[in-house]
Amino acid sequence: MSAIEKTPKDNYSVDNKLNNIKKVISNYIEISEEELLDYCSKFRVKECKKKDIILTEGKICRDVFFVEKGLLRIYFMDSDGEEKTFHFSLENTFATDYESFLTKTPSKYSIQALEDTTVILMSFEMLHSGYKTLRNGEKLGRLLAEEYFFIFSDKLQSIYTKTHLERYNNLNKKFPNILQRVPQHYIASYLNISSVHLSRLLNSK
Amino acid sequence: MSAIEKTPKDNYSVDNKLNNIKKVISNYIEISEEELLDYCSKFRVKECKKKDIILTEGKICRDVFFVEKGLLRIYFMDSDGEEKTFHFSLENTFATDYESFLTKTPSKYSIQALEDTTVILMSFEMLHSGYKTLRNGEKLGRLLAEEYFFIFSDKLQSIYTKTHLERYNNLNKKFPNILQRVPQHYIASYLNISSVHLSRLLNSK
DNA sequence: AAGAACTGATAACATTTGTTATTGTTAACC
DNA sequence: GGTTAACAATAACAAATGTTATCAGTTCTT
Repeated sequence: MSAIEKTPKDNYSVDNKLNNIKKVISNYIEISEEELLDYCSKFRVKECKKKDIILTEGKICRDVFFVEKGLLRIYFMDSDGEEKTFHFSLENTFATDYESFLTKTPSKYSIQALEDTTVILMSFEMLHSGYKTLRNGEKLGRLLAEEYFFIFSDKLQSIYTKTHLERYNNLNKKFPNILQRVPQHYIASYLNISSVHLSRLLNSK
Repeated sequence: MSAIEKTPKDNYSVDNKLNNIKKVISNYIEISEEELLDYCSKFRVKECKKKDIILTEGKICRDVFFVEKGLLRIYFMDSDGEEKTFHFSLENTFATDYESFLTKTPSKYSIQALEDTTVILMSFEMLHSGYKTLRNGEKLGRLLAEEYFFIFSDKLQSIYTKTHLERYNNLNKKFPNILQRVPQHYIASYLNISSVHLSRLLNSK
């Protein structure tokens, strides 16, 4: 709530970028102001320009990314070498290849900034040290994992049960304002249909 | 390895059904014979006839099911009221609506036995007591969660990147012998295509 | 400011996939 | 053993979706 005035002066510019992640973490678990400041001081901050790629398919994903400001796109290649957009990550959400991150195997996904974006990097080591040192560290880890699981679960459910148009219309709920911020062909790719087909669905009748 | 001769006589018939789950657990974590016997003695065993439904959509999923013998089918309804087969669960694997199980919300899935099946029931309370009492309990919980996560992740990845036929051919790897054990229209449903279309894919040229 | 790249709509056509119905076969039931 | 139900293949047709190409408006780059 009132973290800003306690910001150490020698770290001002970085700490200034951590407001949102602090709120999100203290939303997840009960955590003291001190613990929070100490924990978050370890995170690295990365400023990305639009189109920058912060994770490349094939590399091991070393971090969980938190979007402090901006917008990320998680995608991979299909068998024809076409990019498929798998997920979007808005402000105050996490993005990662969780499987690669956990198992230290090559990532299947790439992650790209669709706008100028401020990303907080939470490395495997930092997260796990938090699991130990924070009073509710393990809980934080579990909640992170479960949230990621629910995203996947939801996505699968909707693929099996909803029409393309229903899924399009649900995007506003999942990703507020995404339709204004992202080119339509990325949305089509996310829905796993061609951009031409999406345009037809939206404009016919 | 040599658990059978230690089986208490007053519990023989039940304990006899727990061979596989013991192997799987001791595969996941380091656990002593004593811990294992004690932990597993709490599980309930359920014998299901072919077509029995062991979880009904809308009910809260109270257990993780372990298939000791037989075969389960996890499915749900689409918006047209048609059943969609979401997953199969063979011997030595787990089945549950993990979201319902974790959050105690109504299940989106139903689970049905496709053959006469022996199921081990692991309730929320039993699992969580194991997280505390077993030396490597937390690890067991995490591995269970992660395995479930990987199944979802894989499935999504293949939906986005593979053709129907490729996904069909991969079934042998994911579910050994599934094509011999399950009617083809359930397979089609799993692939999210009509049974007619699958038949065409398999027989044309 | 000019050119290039990006974007979204649209048309024409091809391909994929779904729907319905029919049939022969096998499996389940009484 | 005979009836019914379940299953898979097939055909004919309809609907959904992909592909390619064109065009006009916008945005980006220099």
